[in-house]
Amino acid sequence: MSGRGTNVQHHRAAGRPSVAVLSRGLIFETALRLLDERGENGFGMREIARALGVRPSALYNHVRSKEDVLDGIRDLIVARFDLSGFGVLPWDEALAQWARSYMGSFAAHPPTIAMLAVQPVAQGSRTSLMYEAVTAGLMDAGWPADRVFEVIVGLESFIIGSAFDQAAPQDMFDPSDDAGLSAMRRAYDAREQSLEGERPSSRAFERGLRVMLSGLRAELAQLNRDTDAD
Amino acid sequence: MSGRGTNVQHHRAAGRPSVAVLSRGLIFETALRLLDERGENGFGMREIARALGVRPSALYNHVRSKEDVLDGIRDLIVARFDLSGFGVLPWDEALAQWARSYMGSFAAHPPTIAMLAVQPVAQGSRTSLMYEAVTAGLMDAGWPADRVFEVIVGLESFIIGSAFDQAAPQDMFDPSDDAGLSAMRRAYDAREQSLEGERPSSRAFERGLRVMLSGLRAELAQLNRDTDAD
DNA sequence: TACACTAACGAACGGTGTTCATTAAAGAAC
DNA sequence: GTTCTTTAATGAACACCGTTCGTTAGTGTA
Repeated sequence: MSGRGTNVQHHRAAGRPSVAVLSRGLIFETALRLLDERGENGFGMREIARALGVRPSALYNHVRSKEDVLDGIRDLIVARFDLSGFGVLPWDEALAQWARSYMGSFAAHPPTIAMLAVQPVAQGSRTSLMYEAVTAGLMDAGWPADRVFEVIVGLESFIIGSAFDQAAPQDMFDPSDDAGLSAMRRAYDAREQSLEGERPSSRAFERGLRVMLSGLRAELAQLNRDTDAD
Repeated sequence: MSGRGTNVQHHRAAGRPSVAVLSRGLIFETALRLLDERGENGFGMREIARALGVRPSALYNHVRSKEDVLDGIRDLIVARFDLSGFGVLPWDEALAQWARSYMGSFAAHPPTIAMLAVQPVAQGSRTSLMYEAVTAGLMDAGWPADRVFEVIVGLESFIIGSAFDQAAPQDMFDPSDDAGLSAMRRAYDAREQSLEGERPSSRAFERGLRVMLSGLRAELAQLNRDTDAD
């Protein structure tokens, strides 16, 4: 009945508890679980506290703000990104591995995408270390410093957009009852049908990723040719 | 003293005013102006009402909710998208025109990007008509129905990401004081320097756009070849 | 044993979007 | 021209949110 930690039902008196009931990690994991289960609405400090059997104000002994919680959630997700290719595989394969794991990790937690795409990256977070690793990987592979940023941002934009699409295409634009939207209606249905159970937009993602990578390969080759010519 | 509409300072009695002081259009325009001036914070129903010389509850005679206001703002911005190329120019040039105007319209109103990228598109809005036009344009040019959606989503993802980047790169990830981020620091500085007053990331946008379009041209050519072979 | 520190509770605070009763003008019906 | 419905303003709430603060109690150190 008791000791599960997550669901102490009856009253706890004020004052420090004998056994620790909260930690940053526990708060982050609970928050992520709630976000997945209930979506962006119904996810707040009071809900997190309730799920942990605690009063809302208790959270603030471990966490500075809700934004801090969001940062913690992001780090949980970013921890699953695959950086192992950089320095080992060719840069384009490493980048593809990173992009796929990026996409997959966010797609596994749909409601986080919208929230995290908007939020600036916290300093000192695991997330900023991830960016550092990718940046360094590309520069070691010969990409000029003044282009690396744009390469990452461009690719990332595409990834986030795809994750958005994968998470909630029917919500984002559903031509359901709207009059005068025949082309969209047809395109929407045709796509729905041609997917046939395939994870939606993973196909579009693979195609787009290949297009972007081949473009980048061509650009780097061109840059190297220009450099050799000097 | 009176009748200016936008800034009636002193008390107005309850009851319907002799001259109309509010309309949906006026509310949307005011809201967009406030969003541009003060950013996402300091933009709320109370602020909009104050700017219009009106009590907050008065807005709800013209507008269903804050979300409704957001939808109105989106339509204001989307109205500036350039759809003129579809049916006139080759599909790829029409698409490029659309993409550039899309990017430019949002970049002109930075705080809107984050808010609108997240919000689903309202039914019956000018925005959904815009999507209809693009969809029809691509299908008329020979794109198969089951691919159009993914083409648009992929390109749009890239556009929104670029607009994000253009709006607030220094906020999104600033490697300022963080230790152990040498590669990012170098890339960040090199890019900053090489821009030299150029509108940030418009260069990255042009490059990325060209990459995606050439990829799409190749794909459509391949699709046509497959069809001819049958 | 004394004292600082940590971490819970519980009651607030200021802010938000929104609703509702009230009031008064506009416009339609007879 | 009077009456009635509709429209659109005010102003006072409501529920909810993230957050702060005073209080209480257990932990670890001098």
